[in-house]
Amino acid sequence: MAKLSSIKDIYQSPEIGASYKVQGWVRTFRGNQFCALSDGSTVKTLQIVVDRDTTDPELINKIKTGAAIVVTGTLVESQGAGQSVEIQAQELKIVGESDPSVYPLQPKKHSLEFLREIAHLRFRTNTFSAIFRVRHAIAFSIHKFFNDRGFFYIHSPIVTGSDAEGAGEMFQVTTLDLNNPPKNEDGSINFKEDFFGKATNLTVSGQLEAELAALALSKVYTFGPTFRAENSNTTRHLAEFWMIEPEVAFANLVDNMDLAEDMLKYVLNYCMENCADDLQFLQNRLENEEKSKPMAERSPMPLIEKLKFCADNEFVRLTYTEAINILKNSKPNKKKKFQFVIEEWGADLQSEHERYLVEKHFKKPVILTDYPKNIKAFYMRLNEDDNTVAAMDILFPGIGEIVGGSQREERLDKLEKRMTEMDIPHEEMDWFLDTRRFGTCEHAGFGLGFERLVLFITGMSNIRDVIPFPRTPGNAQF
RNA sequence: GCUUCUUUAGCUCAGCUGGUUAGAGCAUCUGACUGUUAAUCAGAGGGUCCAAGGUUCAAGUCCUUGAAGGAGCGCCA
Repeated sequence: MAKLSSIKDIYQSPEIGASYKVQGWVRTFRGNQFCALSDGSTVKTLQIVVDRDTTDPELINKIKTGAAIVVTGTLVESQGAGQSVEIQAQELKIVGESDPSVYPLQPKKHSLEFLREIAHLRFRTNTFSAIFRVRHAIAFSIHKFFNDRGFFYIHSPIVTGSDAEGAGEMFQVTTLDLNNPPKNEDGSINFKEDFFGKATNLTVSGQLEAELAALALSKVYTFGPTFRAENSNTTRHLAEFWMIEPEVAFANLVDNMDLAEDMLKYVLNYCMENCADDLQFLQNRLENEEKSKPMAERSPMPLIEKLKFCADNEFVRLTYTEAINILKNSKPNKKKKFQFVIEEWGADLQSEHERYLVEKHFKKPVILTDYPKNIKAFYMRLNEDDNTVAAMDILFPGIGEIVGGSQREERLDKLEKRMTEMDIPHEEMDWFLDTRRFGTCEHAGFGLGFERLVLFITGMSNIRDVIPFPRTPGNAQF
């Protein structure tokens, strides 16, 4: 009796001579005899050998790229050089035909831009199936990391009534008739008649809600979609992206950095152990792609070596002030090669400065801390100098900012003073301030952009290629 | 939002200083071959040159506007 097996299982423990049933999609069919079958369980394909003499020619004629088939046959050692084992087909059924003259995926290389336009089919390519298997492994390992350390997964709301988070432009959520909205006497829209009885938006961050939970459950994290209506057109921004936001009570900035560094290294190690085939495939893809680029633009080390390097080395930790001094004395700054020359303390760092620190100066991941309070959010804890806040950003080579976090301001008076200075309405945030009124304590957390981590680990260069259906300005296809 | 580049066959691209009938590779189809690995060989089909307007005897080629896409910057994760 043939047992139904995934291609991954067959390669993991092949039983030569045993009868197998496999199902998947045809990648290529060579010489009317050799079918490369993929079922998505692994980046590898399984070779199905069809007997030309005993198989109905009409059936053979339907074995085309993209067709879904079910095959029963015997696993044998392959006579060919390209694979160790193969299935000698005894029974082959076409489940879903595919007409190659109109099927968009041809047995040839396609550009990532073209595949982005047919995102509903790009799962069927080696590259994208590898990316999404790795994406899954990253998500799973993040949950495992936190679970193993006693964190609780908090589901923060996606529709929010709070508009004071200040993390970015928000998408409004409404059921009002946009052509004829109810008005107040002064002509403004009357949101009391809206679904929730007030104006609501899609969340830009689950952090404030995570803080509420942390001040009771001690160690929590969120992992959910977030939405920013910013008109950002770059290779590392999405309007809809997934964010991981741990929050820990009785923790300071150093605890926070340790947690973030441990988590990133854990995920890197998990992927190297569990996605070796996919990472190897993605590494080869990257190498091929970079062959046509000048040496200076190529990756300094192969993908897997880069991941190992980041997992094995301490991240560099330095303060904003130290970073400014390094940048001020750097060659590109003195020679005015930077588009924005660093003149004095207090300037916001541009991506060219972050790239210089990470890729040229230290050549490893960098954690920058203690930024000027004026360029950071209201909830970050004010340092003793009254001038900087206990913030930290983790910068990765090729990606830039991957983590942004801070120790939170737990002192009610100092928090309210900051909110006043930054024009944040206190009434709106009363629920948040309650945590500081009752049983406040030191706490800290950070936000990790999930897709940026997937970008880094897969070696891809456009964030639109590491999420199944990217949402960007002017584009919400599928 | 700003800067810049691209748009020609299903895909990736070439097309010179504006000049006769629009080019290649791959893919597709037909045939041959058959233990292939980007299979091979022979042949065939396939074009609103992104759109609109303009300059010109003549526009794929030059100009204007628009659309779509890429890259960089800003905002950030």
